[in-house]
This record gives sequence, structure tokens and C-alpha cells, in this order.
Amino acid sequence: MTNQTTTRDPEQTRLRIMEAGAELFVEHGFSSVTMSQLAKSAGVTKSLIHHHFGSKERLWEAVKERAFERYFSTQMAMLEEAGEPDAALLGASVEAYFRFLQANPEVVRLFAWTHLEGDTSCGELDAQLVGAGAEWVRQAQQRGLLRDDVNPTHVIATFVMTCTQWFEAKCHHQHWPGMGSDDAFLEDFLRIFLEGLLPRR
Amino acid sequence: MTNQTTTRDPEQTRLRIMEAGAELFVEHGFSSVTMSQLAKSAGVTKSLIHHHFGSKERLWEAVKERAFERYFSTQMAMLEEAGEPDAALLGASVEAYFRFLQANPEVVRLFAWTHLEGDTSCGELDAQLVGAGAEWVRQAQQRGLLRDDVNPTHVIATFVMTCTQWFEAKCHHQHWPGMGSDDAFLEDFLRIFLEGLLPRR
DNA sequence: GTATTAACTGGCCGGCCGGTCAATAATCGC
DNA sequence: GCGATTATTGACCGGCCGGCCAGTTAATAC
Repeated sequence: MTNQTTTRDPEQTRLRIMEAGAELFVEHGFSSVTMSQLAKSAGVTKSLIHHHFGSKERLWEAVKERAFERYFSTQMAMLEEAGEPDAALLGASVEAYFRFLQANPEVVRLFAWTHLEGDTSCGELDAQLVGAGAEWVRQAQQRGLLRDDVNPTHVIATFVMTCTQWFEAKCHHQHWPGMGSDDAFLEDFLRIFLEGLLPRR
Repeated sequence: MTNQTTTRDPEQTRLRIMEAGAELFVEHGFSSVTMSQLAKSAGVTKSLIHHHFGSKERLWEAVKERAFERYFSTQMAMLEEAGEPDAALLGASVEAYFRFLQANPEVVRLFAWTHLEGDTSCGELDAQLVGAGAEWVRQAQQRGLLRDDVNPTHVIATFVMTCTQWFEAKCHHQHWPGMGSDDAFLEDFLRIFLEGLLPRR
């Protein structure tokens, strides 16, 4: 058999606890989740969670840190495989980000919780990512492919925030009159956003 | 004196409890706030809160409902005093909404909590507001003042979501390299948004 | 092999949680 | 005025909270 019944694997255990934490915390928020729930969900005792992480708070921090790092490396990989900057590729990047959030709703919720907590650590890793994205926009501006009278960082921020809020506030606007599907909204947003960024004559 | 020491005013008491609830819940979230904190902050006993609202959950619902109604009436008033639709007035509306959120950060946090709870009630009142806004955009489209190949509801949603997320995720993006002030961002967003909405030639 | 360390368990703790209840005091209908 | 109603209090409840601790078992170092 692959797993002996009484074999210990502390790495695996830590991972199981973090995965349980990720699921419960992201779904219900830090303070709604109890150590008993975490223990039950991870299949370990409360004491073992304390042994590995010290406290509920430190487990939450470990969960967030792991999630941010995974997010960061995924996004960095997406950014690196993007080619030379131009308007079409900007559109493709927006769509890629939108699809990423669509496929990973837990990322959106994680951000929302950390924003409400006022936690700045989510933005620190992101700074590199945004720096690279803004540089990418700046090059396109210099080549005359995008209008150059807007701050490149604001260009990145605009589409990142729109995509994030679209999924974060789904329950808010999903029944608004005339509201379309994910795809329909993305299409309209891209129309406005990309044409708004064309060089001024 | 304006207030007798031992005079009862149940309306005023309900209000004090709701205001304490609004402040604490919006700041820390429903499950982090305890009845004892609420009671202390409102200057009443826990039992009195139960007497007036029945339970912690129902107090939270009352707080949200009151806040949504105030939000709705404020926004409706803003919408009604807006004049005939055109691109400049759309810009003014975006700015008005942005300034409203800037001046009322508790509204932003309230929306964020309700979104995480999956509460749809915030969107129901809004539906009217958005319906009116979308109609306003539609008229501008018919007059050839705005491009007509985008869904009017998506136009409203785009700027509402951008403004909301700007303030909601402030702690996330405030230290991004090159990120400007509230005003600088708003200016750039308006450039992109309004030019992206001009009629296609 | 054996001593040391680390993983892991179960039971327990003080404290606070949301909520209840009986008693009291102010207000209101008449 | 006076009885019914309702606002308000403080004492109290069972239960669960996060965390601790003593003890046991597995892995590791030598």
C-alpha cells in the first residue's frame, strides 16, 4: 500500500492543516472559524495545530502567505510568457487575468478578507508584478501603441480592480437589470478599456 | 437641560444601538463583534439589545437595511439632480460617485462584508438605481453622444466597480510603484473611460 | 540499542460567548 | 389615578472558545 497506517509525515500534516485553513478561512473568515472545525476538517487534534503553528492567528498568516506566493508565481509566469507589448496583447492580458479569477474564486475572497483586515502583505509581492506590467505599458506608450498621457500603473490598476470587483461583488450586481454574463461583460469592458487607451490623434 | 436623566426614549435607544452596531460591525465584521462590546458601546445592557432586536443576527440585518436605505436615497437624489445625459455629465457622475465613496468609507466596507457573506439584499435596492443610470446612458447612445455597441448596464457597472474597488483595496495597491493619489487615479480613469465611450467613427 | 528529539493525543482549563429570565421602573391608555 | 404595557436592568446559564499540559509514540542521532 502507498501509506502505512502509523507512519508520521509532519510536512504532509502541516500541509493538510494549511489546506483545511485555506478552505475554511477563505469561506467563512478568520473569526468565524473555530479551532475545533479546523482540527476536524484537517483530521488532526487541536493540539497538533498549536504544535505546528502556535496559534490560530499564525495559522491564518501561514495560509495567506502560502496563497499569496502561489498567486504571485502563477501571475509572474503568465506575465513572462506574454510577448512584446501592444494593444492586442494588453487585451489578452486582461482576459487572462479575468479567466484566472473566474477559475480561482478563492483568490478573490482571500483578497477581500485581507483588504477588510487592512493587511498590506498582499500588495507587497504584487508590487513587483505591477511594476513589470507598468513597464510593459510604458514601452507600448513609447512606441506609440498606447496613449501616453496616462500613468501606466493606473492602467494596470484599472483592469485589475475591475476584474477583481466583478467577481467579488457578483452577488451584488448579478440581478441588476440588463446585466450580462461574465463573457458579455468582459467583452464590453475590453471595448471601452482598449479604445480608451488608443493613442490620441 | 435638553435631556432629563431618567427619561425613556425607546426610539433613541434603538438608534443608539444601531449606530453602535454600524460602527463595530463595519469596522470588525459580524462575527468578531460581541454583544458585550455592542452593549458597552451603545451604553445599554446586552438584554436591552435582545429586547429591541431579538438577536445579534437581526441587529446586523437592521443595521444593513438602514445603511442600504440611506445609501439608496442619497444616490437617488444625486441621480435626480443630474441633467440631460451626455459624456461630460457621465464624467461628472463618475466623479460624484467617487467622491461619495471617498467621503463615506464605511459604505465601502459595508459592501465588502455583505459581498463576502453572499448577501444579495444590497443589490436589490441598487437595481432601480442602476436601471435609471443605464436608461440615462441609453438615451445618450440614441443621441449619438456615446458609442452604442456596449451594454448600458455594463457602462454603469464598470465605473461603479472601479470606484468601489479603488477604496476597498487601498491597502493592497497603495504602495504599488508609481501609484498616484485618489485624484490622480480618478483623472486617469476618467480619461480612459470617457474616451473609450466616445462614438465610433 | 539507547538517549534525544519531535510528532501527536486526550483531557482539561478559565473565560467569555449569545442568550434567558425574573424583577423593576417609566410610560401610556383610559 | 390606575392597570396594562413596555423599556430596562442585573444576575445567571449552558456551551464552546482558544489554548495548555502531561503523557505516549514514532523518528533520529550516535
